[in-house]
Amino acid sequence: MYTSAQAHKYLNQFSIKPSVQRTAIMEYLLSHRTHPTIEEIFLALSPSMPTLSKTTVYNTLNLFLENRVVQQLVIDEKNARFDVDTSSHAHFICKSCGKVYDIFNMPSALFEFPKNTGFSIQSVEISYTGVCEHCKES
Amino acid sequence: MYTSAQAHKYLNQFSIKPSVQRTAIMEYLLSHRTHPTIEEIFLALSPSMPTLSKTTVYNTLNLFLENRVVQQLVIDEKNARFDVDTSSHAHFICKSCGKVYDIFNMPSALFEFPKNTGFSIQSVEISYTGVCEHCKES
DNA sequence: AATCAAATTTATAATCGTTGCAAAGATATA
DNA sequence: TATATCTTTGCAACGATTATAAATTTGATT
Repeated sequence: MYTSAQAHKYLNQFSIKPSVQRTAIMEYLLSHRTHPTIEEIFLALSPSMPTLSKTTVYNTLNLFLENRVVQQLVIDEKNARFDVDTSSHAHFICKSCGKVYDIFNMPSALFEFPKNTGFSIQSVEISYTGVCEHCKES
Repeated sequence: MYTSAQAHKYLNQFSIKPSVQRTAIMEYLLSHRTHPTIEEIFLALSPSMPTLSKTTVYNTLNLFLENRVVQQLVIDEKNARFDVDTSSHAHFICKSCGKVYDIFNMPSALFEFPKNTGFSIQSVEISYTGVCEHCKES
């Protein structure tokens, strides 16, 4: 779990002015590495921040994206998902419950960009789909 | 380019009743391997099939998905994209023009599923993002 | 502390891709 | 031809996201 002071510092590193809302959202992202959707972030913070607007959550995440504070995952057809961990790792989405899991410890070769494609490649995303352990049982 | 007779045969292989609309859509997909969106398919077929409904295109693509005739790409945040080539290959999306390109000839190891994850993995998607040659120039 | 400009947040409306639904049309079988 | 089933169609509804403009907060200046 992260404190709001830590979130504050984190934003400073990216030269983002740490408003109350931005700091709360940053703290949430640092503390909940579940690749949350906008809706999930909004619902989690609303109780303790009743005036928070969903538009602010959208605006803030777009600001974070522009400044490379977070990474947007394009693994879920329904919603945008966000990840504070911008290092090379893969993801798995469960078709049954919709949860997105990290898969670490993949060979680093997987994340290298192919050569001589003619494209200027800037990022890779490796996404697995299937059923998670919990959903398999039920 | 494929003929409607070939599209007809193709659908038969998947035990899908080849209506006029389904055959036309199948023929389009076989002939245009550009990972088209629903909109693109609809706009392409509309002129020669004025009664075609966009809902039919949606219904048909969902039918094709259920029967594994096509693969849905989750590389484009904006629209669903479809690929008749269901073999293992990677994709590249240009942030500038939005076009989705195939990247073939990737080492097959890239498409192997990681072991001991606890998940029942059923598919992988490898997506690169950047700028294509054509957009780099302009 | 009061003022003022700029930045940020907010609520609401608008947009757009997708799905739900019920009616109309087509197809196949008896 | 009659009937049941499948397919297509048009329109309404939905949900995620963005646009917009007003309200609020912040920070600097006096």
